[in-house]
Amino acid sequence: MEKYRDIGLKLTPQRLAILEYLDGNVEHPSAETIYADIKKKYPMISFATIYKTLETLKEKGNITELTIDSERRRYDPNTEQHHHLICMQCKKIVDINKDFPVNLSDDSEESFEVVGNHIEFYGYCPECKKRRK
Amino acid sequence: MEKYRDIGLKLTPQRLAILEYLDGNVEHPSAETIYADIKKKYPMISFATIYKTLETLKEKGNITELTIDSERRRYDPNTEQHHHLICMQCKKIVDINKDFPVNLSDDSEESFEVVGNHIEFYGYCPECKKRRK
DNA sequence: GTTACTGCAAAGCTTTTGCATCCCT
DNA sequence: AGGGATGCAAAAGCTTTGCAGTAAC
Repeated sequence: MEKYRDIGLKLTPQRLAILEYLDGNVEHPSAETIYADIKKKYPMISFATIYKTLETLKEKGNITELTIDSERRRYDPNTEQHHHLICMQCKKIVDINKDFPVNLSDDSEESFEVVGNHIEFYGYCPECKKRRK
Repeated sequence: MEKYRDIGLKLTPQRLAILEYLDGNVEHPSAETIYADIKKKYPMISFATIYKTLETLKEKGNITELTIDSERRRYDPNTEQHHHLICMQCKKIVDINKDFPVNLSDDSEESFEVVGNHIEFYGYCPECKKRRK
Protein backbone atom coordinates (compact mmCIF):
# COMPACT_ATOMS: atom_id res chain seq x y z
CA MET A 1 0.00 0.00 0.00
CA GLU A 2 3.04 2.19 -0.36
CA LYS A 3 1.50 3.70 -3.43
CA TYR A 4 -0.80 5.80 -1.26
CA ARG A 5 2.09 7.36 0.62
CA ASP A 6 2.11 10.51 -1.42
CA ILE A 7 -1.48 11.28 -2.27
CA GLY A 8 -1.93 13.44 0.79
CA LEU A 9 -3.65 10.88 2.98
CA LYS A 10 -2.79 9.96 6.50
CA LEU A 11 -2.22 6.25 6.46
CA THR A 12 -4.13 5.10 9.49
CA PRO A 13 -4.73 1.41 10.17
CA GLN A 14 -8.39 1.88 9.21
CA ARG A 15 -7.48 3.38 5.86
CA LEU A 16 -4.94 0.73 5.15
CA ALA A 17 -7.58 -1.89 5.85
CA ILE A 18 -9.98 -0.23 3.44
CA LEU A 19 -7.31 0.26 0.78
CA GLU A 20 -6.16 -3.31 1.15
CA TYR A 21 -9.73 -4.55 0.96
CA LEU A 22 -10.45 -2.60 -2.21
CA ASP A 23 -7.16 -3.34 -3.94
CA GLY A 24 -7.98 -5.59 -6.86
CA ASN A 25 -11.52 -6.13 -5.60
CA VAL A 26 -13.91 -6.75 -8.50
CA GLU A 27 -17.06 -7.20 -6.40
CA HIS A 28 -18.21 -3.57 -6.61
CA PRO A 29 -19.04 -3.58 -2.91
CA SER A 30 -21.37 -1.23 -1.08
CA ALA A 31 -20.39 0.64 2.07
CA GLU A 32 -22.33 -1.92 4.07
CA THR A 33 -20.39 -4.81 2.55
CA ILE A 34 -17.07 -3.08 3.02
CA TYR A 35 -17.93 -2.34 6.64
CA ALA A 36 -19.08 -5.88 7.38
CA ASP A 37 -16.03 -7.48 5.80
CA ILE A 38 -13.49 -5.17 7.36
CA LYS A 39 -15.14 -5.44 10.76
CA LYS A 40 -14.15 -9.10 10.84
CA LYS A 41 -10.50 -8.13 10.99
CA TYR A 42 -10.83 -4.72 12.61
CA PRO A 43 -13.86 -4.92 14.91
CA MET A 44 -13.34 -1.39 16.14
CA ILE A 45 -13.88 0.34 12.81
CA SER A 46 -16.92 2.56 12.49
CA PHE A 47 -19.37 3.15 9.70
CA ALA A 48 -18.60 6.86 9.67
CA THR A 49 -14.97 6.08 8.93
CA ILE A 50 -15.94 3.87 6.02
CA TYR A 51 -18.12 6.57 4.49
CA LYS A 52 -15.66 9.38 5.13
CA THR A 53 -12.79 7.39 3.71
CA LEU A 54 -14.75 6.37 0.61
CA GLU A 55 -15.65 10.02 0.07
CA THR A 56 -12.01 11.03 0.42
CA LEU A 57 -10.80 8.32 -1.93
CA LYS A 58 -13.42 9.33 -4.45
CA GLU A 59 -12.30 12.95 -4.31
CA LYS A 60 -8.68 11.93 -4.77
CA GLY A 61 -9.69 9.84 -7.77
CA ASN A 62 -8.61 6.54 -6.25
CA ILE A 63 -12.01 4.92 -6.55
CA THR A 64 -15.19 5.48 -8.54
CA GLU A 65 -18.73 5.57 -7.26
CA LEU A 66 -21.11 3.46 -9.33
CA THR A 67 -24.70 4.55 -9.87
CA ILE A 68 -25.77 1.16 -11.15
CA ASP A 69 -27.69 0.01 -8.09
CA SER A 70 -30.57 2.26 -7.14
CA GLU A 71 -30.74 0.81 -3.64
CA ARG A 72 -27.27 1.69 -2.48
CA ARG A 73 -24.02 3.14 -3.72
CA ARG A 74 -21.32 0.80 -4.84
CA TYR A 75 -17.65 1.47 -5.19
CA ASP A 76 -15.15 0.42 -7.81
CA PRO A 77 -11.39 0.56 -7.20
CA ASN A 78 -10.83 0.14 -10.93
CA THR A 79 -10.66 3.70 -12.22
CA GLU A 80 -9.73 2.76 -15.76
CA GLN A 81 -12.50 3.20 -18.33
CA HIS A 82 -14.52 0.00 -18.42
CA HIS A 83 -18.10 -1.19 -18.57
CA HIS A 84 -20.40 -3.44 -16.58
CA LEU A 85 -22.63 -6.44 -16.93
CA ILE A 86 -25.38 -6.51 -14.33
CA CYS A 87 -27.51 -9.43 -13.22
CA MET A 88 -31.04 -8.13 -12.90
CA GLN A 89 -31.87 -10.79 -10.36
CA CYS A 90 -28.99 -11.06 -7.89
CA LYS A 91 -27.51 -7.63 -8.73
CA LYS A 92 -24.08 -9.08 -9.32
CA ILE A 93 -21.87 -6.73 -11.32
CA VAL A 94 -19.14 -7.99 -13.64
CA ASP A 95 -16.48 -5.92 -15.40
CA ILE A 96 -16.36 -5.66 -19.16
CA ASN A 97 -12.96 -4.66 -20.42
CA LYS A 98 -13.65 -3.99 -24.04
CA ASP A 99 -13.85 -0.83 -26.08
CA PHE A 100 -16.95 0.13 -27.97
CA PRO A 101 -17.25 2.83 -30.63
CA VAL A 102 -19.99 5.01 -29.24
CA ASN A 103 -19.48 8.45 -30.70
CA LEU A 104 -22.36 10.85 -30.55
CA SER A 105 -23.39 13.00 -33.45
CA ASP A 106 -21.58 16.27 -33.98
CA ASP A 107 -24.71 18.06 -32.86
CA SER A 108 -24.69 16.59 -29.41
CA GLU A 109 -20.95 16.84 -29.11
CA GLU A 110 -21.00 20.53 -29.87
CA SER A 111 -23.67 21.50 -27.40
CA PHE A 112 -22.69 19.09 -24.66
CA GLU A 113 -19.04 18.62 -23.80
CA VAL A 114 -18.79 14.86 -23.51
CA VAL A 115 -15.95 13.57 -21.37
CA GLY A 116 -16.74 9.90 -21.02
CA ASN A 117 -19.24 7.12 -21.22
CA HIS A 118 -20.27 4.01 -19.41
CA ILE A 119 -22.21 1.07 -20.78
CA GLU A 120 -24.43 -1.06 -18.58
CA PHE A 121 -25.37 -4.44 -19.98
CA TYR A 122 -28.39 -5.98 -18.31
CA GLY A 123 -29.18 -9.64 -18.07
CA TYR A 124 -29.01 -12.75 -15.95
CA CYS A 125 -25.87 -14.35 -14.61
CA PRO A 126 -25.27 -18.08 -15.11
CA GLU A 127 -26.58 -18.98 -11.66
CA CYS A 128 -29.76 -16.92 -11.91
CA LYS A 129 -30.30 -18.06 -15.50
CA LYS A 130 -30.48 -21.65 -14.28
CA ARG A 131 -32.77 -20.76 -11.42
CA ARG A 132 -35.22 -19.08 -13.77
CA LYS A 133 -35.71 -22.08 -16.02
CA MET B 1 -55.12 8.98 -20.87
CA GLU B 2 -57.52 6.47 -22.33
CA LYS B 3 -54.57 4.31 -23.18
CA TYR B 4 -54.34 3.23 -19.55
CA ARG B 5 -57.93 2.06 -19.43
CA ASP B 6 -57.09 -1.57 -19.89
CA ILE B 7 -53.84 -2.20 -18.11
CA GLY B 8 -55.58 -3.20 -14.91
CA LEU B 9 -55.27 0.08 -13.09
CA LYS B 10 -58.00 2.00 -11.37
CA LEU B 11 -57.96 5.42 -12.90
CA THR B 12 -58.16 7.67 -9.89
CA PRO B 13 -57.71 11.43 -10.22
CA GLN B 14 -54.31 11.11 -8.56
CA ARG B 15 -53.14 8.55 -11.07
CA LEU B 16 -54.45 10.52 -13.98
CA ALA B 17 -52.53 13.52 -12.71
CA ILE B 18 -49.34 11.48 -12.48
CA LEU B 19 -49.88 9.88 -15.88
CA GLU B 20 -50.62 13.22 -17.45
CA TYR B 21 -47.56 14.73 -15.82
CA LEU B 22 -45.28 11.97 -17.07
CA ASP B 23 -46.74 11.74 -20.57
CA GLY B 24 -44.08 13.05 -22.95
CA ASN B 25 -42.00 14.34 -20.04
CA VAL B 26 -38.29 14.31 -20.92
CA GLU B 27 -37.02 15.75 -17.63
CA HIS B 28 -36.39 12.40 -15.93
CA PRO B 29 -37.97 13.66 -12.72
CA SER B 30 -37.51 12.30 -9.22
CA ALA B 31 -40.39 11.41 -6.93
CA GLU B 32 -39.79 14.67 -5.10
CA THR B 33 -40.09 16.71 -8.31
CA ILE B 34 -43.18 14.84 -9.42
CA TYR B 35 -44.77 15.38 -6.03
CA ALA B 36 -43.94 19.08 -5.92
CA ASP B 37 -45.23 19.75 -9.42
CA ILE B 38 -48.43 17.77 -9.07
CA LYS B 39 -49.14 19.30 -5.68
CA LYS B 40 -49.59 22.66 -7.40
CA LYS B 41 -52.67 21.36 -9.17
CA TYR B 42 -53.77 18.69 -6.68
CA PRO B 43 -52.73 19.98 -3.25
CA MET B 44 -54.24 16.97 -1.50
CA ILE B 45 -51.99 14.35 -3.10
CA SER B 46 -49.61 12.50 -0.80
CA PHE B 47 -46.07 11.32 -1.15
CA ALA B 48 -47.07 7.73 -0.48
CA THR B 49 -49.40 7.82 -3.46
CA ILE B 50 -46.63 9.12 -5.68
CA TYR B 51 -44.28 6.34 -4.63
CA LYS B 52 -46.89 3.61 -4.76
CA THR B 53 -48.09 4.71 -8.17
CA LEU B 54 -44.56 4.92 -9.56
CA GLU B 55 -43.92 1.41 -8.25
CA THR B 56 -47.11 0.16 -9.87
CA LEU B 57 -46.36 1.83 -13.19
CA LYS B 58 -42.86 0.39 -13.10
CA GLU B 59 -44.21 -3.12 -12.53
CA LYS B 60 -46.67 -2.73 -15.38
CA GLY B 61 -43.85 -1.59 -17.63
CA ASN B 62 -45.27 1.87 -18.21
CA ILE B 63 -42.23 3.69 -16.90
CA THR B 64 -38.58 2.91 -16.25
CA GLU B 65 -36.56 3.63 -13.17
CA LEU B 66 -33.22 5.23 -13.91
CA THR B 67 -30.18 4.46 -11.77
CA ILE B 68 -28.19 7.35 -13.16
CA ASP B 69 -28.40 9.63 -10.13
CA SER B 70 -26.94 8.14 -6.98
CA GLU B 71 -28.75 10.64 -4.77
CA ARG B 72 -32.30 9.79 -5.74
CA ARG B 73 -34.28 7.67 -8.14
CA ARG B 74 -35.46 9.20 -11.35
CA TYR B 75 -38.22 8.03 -13.62
CA ASP B 76 -38.52 7.90 -17.37
CA PRO B 77 -41.86 7.53 -19.15
CA ASN B 78 -40.00 6.67 -22.33
CA THR B 79 -39.73 2.88 -22.24
CA GLU B 80 -38.23 2.53 -25.69
CA GLN B 81 -34.56 1.61 -25.73
CA HIS B 82 -32.56 4.82 -25.62
CA HIS B 83 -29.49 6.28 -23.94
CA HIS B 84 -28.64 9.30 -21.84
CA LEU B 85 -26.32 12.26 -21.74
CA ILE B 86 -25.72 13.48 -18.20
CA CYS B 87 -24.40 16.84 -17.07
CA MET B 88 -21.93 16.13 -14.29
CA GLN B 89 -22.50 19.55 -12.80
CA CYS B 90 -26.24 20.25 -12.83
CA LYS B 91 -27.29 16.60 -13.20
CA LYS B 92 -29.49 17.37 -16.17
CA ILE B 93 -30.29 14.26 -18.20
CA VAL B 94 -30.90 14.38 -21.95
CA ASP B 95 -32.18 11.56 -24.15
CA ILE B 96 -30.00 10.09 -26.89
CA ASN B 97 -32.05 8.33 -29.54
CA LYS B 98 -29.39 6.61 -31.52
CA ASP B 99 -28.37 3.02 -31.87
CA PHE B 100 -24.90 1.85 -31.06
CA PRO B 101 -23.35 -1.50 -31.94
CA VAL B 102 -22.28 -2.79 -28.56
CA ASN B 103 -22.19 -6.55 -28.81
CA LEU B 104 -20.30 -8.44 -26.19
CA SER B 105 -17.98 -11.28 -26.99
CA ASP B 106 -19.47 -14.73 -27.40
CA ASP B 107 -17.88 -15.66 -24.11
CA SER B 108 -19.84 -13.18 -22.09
CA GLU B 109 -23.00 -13.73 -24.08
CA GLU B 110 -22.92 -17.43 -23.40
CA SER B 111 -22.41 -17.26 -19.68
CA PHE B 112 -24.54 -14.23 -19.04
CA GLU B 113 -27.89 -13.91 -20.76
CA VAL B 114 -27.82 -10.31 -21.92
CA VAL B 115 -31.20 -8.72 -22.49
CA GLY B 116 -30.37 -5.06 -22.96
CA ASN B 117 -27.94 -2.25 -22.49
CA HIS B 118 -27.88 1.38 -21.56
CA ILE B 119 -25.17 3.91 -22.35
CA GLU B 120 -24.52 6.88 -20.09
CA PHE B 121 -22.55 9.71 -21.66
CA TYR B 122 -20.99 12.04 -19.12
CA GLY B 123 -20.12 15.63 -19.68
CA TYR B 124 -21.18 19.22 -19.25
CA CYS B 125 -24.29 20.81 -20.69
CA PRO B 126 -24.07 24.07 -22.64
CA GLU B 127 -25.00 26.19 -19.63
CA CYS B 128 -22.56 24.55 -17.23
CA LYS B 129 -19.83 24.52 -19.89
CA LYS B 130 -20.03 28.33 -20.07
CA ARG B 131 -20.05 28.70 -16.31
CA ARG B 132 -16.88 26.63 -16.02
CA LYS B 133 -14.77 28.80 -18.33
C1' DG C 1 -70.50 -4.77 -2.94
C1' DT C 2 -65.55 -5.69 -3.67
C1' DT C 3 -61.32 -4.60 -4.27
C1' DA C 4 -57.96 -1.60 -4.89
C1' DC C 5 -56.29 3.10 -3.87
C1' DT C 6 -55.40 7.12 -0.90
C1' DG C 7 -53.44 9.67 2.83
C1' DC C 8 -51.33 9.96 7.14
C1' DA C 9 -47.90 8.95 10.20
C1' DA C 10 -44.50 5.94 11.61
C1' DA C 11 -40.76 3.20 10.45
C1' DG C 12 -36.74 1.63 7.73
C1' DC C 13 -32.52 2.30 5.19
C1' DT C 14 -28.68 4.58 3.58
C1' DT C 15 -25.71 8.35 4.15
C1' DT C 16 -24.12 12.58 6.52
C1' DT C 17 -22.70 15.41 10.35
C1' DG C 18 -21.05 17.42 14.93
C1' DC C 19 -17.88 16.92 18.21
C1' DA C 20 -14.62 15.27 21.53
C1' DT C 21 -10.73 12.34 21.35
C1' DC C 22 -6.91 10.32 19.18
C1' DC C 23 -2.82 9.64 16.44
C1' DC C 24 -0.18 10.11 12.00
C1' DT C 25 3.26 13.00 10.18
C1' DA D 1 2.71 20.13 18.12
C1' DG D 2 -0.75 20.48 14.69
C1' DG D 3 -4.13 19.01 11.77
C1' DG D 4 -6.40 15.56 9.98
C1' DA D 5 -8.82 11.08 11.17
C1' DT D 6 -11.70 8.25 14.18
C1' DG D 7 -15.85 6.80 16.57
C1' DC D 8 -20.10 7.60 18.54
C1' DA D 9 -24.55 9.03 18.37
C1' DA D 10 -27.75 11.95 16.46
C1' DA D 11 -29.71 13.74 12.37
C1' DA D 12 -30.93 13.98 7.71
C1' DG D 13 -32.49 12.42 3.43
C1' DC D 14 -35.12 9.11 0.53
C1' DT D 15 -38.32 5.34 0.32
C1' DT D 16 -41.49 1.93 2.28
C1' DT D 17 -45.23 0.29 5.10
C1' DG D 18 -49.50 -0.42 8.09
C1' DC D 19 -53.90 0.81 8.47
C1' DA D 20 -58.35 2.99 8.43
C1' DG D 21 -61.16 5.39 5.42
C1' DT D 22 -62.60 6.09 0.53
C1' DA D 23 -63.63 5.63 -4.18
C1' DA D 24 -63.34 3.13 -8.73
C1' DC D 25 -65.17 -0.69 -11.02
